[in-house]
Amino acid sequence: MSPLPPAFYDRDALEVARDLVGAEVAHGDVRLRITEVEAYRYPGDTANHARMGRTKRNAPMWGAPGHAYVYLCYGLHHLLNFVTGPEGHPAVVLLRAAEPVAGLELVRARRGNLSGPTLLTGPGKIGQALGLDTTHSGTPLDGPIVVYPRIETPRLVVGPRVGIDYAEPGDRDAPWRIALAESRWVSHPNRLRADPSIG
DNA sequence: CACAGGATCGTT
DNA sequence: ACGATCCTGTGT
Repeated sequence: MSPLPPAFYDRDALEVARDLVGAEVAHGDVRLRITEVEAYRYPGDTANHARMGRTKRNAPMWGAPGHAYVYLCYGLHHLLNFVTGPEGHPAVVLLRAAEPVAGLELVRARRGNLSGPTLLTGPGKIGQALGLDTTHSGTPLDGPIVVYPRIETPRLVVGPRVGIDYAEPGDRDAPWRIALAESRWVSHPNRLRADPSIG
């Protein structure tokens, strides 16, 4: 199976987000199935890190699609994003939850030998499980971080994004968090509802 | 140089 | 509900 090509990411972040649920991300011996993501769009999204303009930290967001944007959150957690849209368009998809596919022993060692969904339900846990840090920011998604396409189209659930109370109400409430329906490997599952674009 | 504020997590 | 923990961005 070959990695998703840059053209996959060269679309609106919300479309890319929907197509990333069920895909797999790998780094080293660890491979995870993506179960939950969030889209940070542009322009006009007041939750987006790009809202304050280009800085040294968020510069990869302005780069070519199909690259990683990794940043340190609260001084503790490394959050993994994928850059979307054409070059110069700072929109991304944040990975929020996953389930293990390979490298479970290493994941458990990195995550304190936990088991079950608490192992990987949360964006900080993804970065920790994959062994990421800010040196991975700006690297292309054909290595060392690699993303593989999903096989089947899954049922999705949607809801507002998490932890963005600073954003304007319209952006706070936008259902731009996308998750795998009926999966236990999802953060804040009670805040998700059926995907309105189905049926 | 000083300060305030995080796209979180785990415990209380 | 709260503290950890530190980098980033801004202002002086």
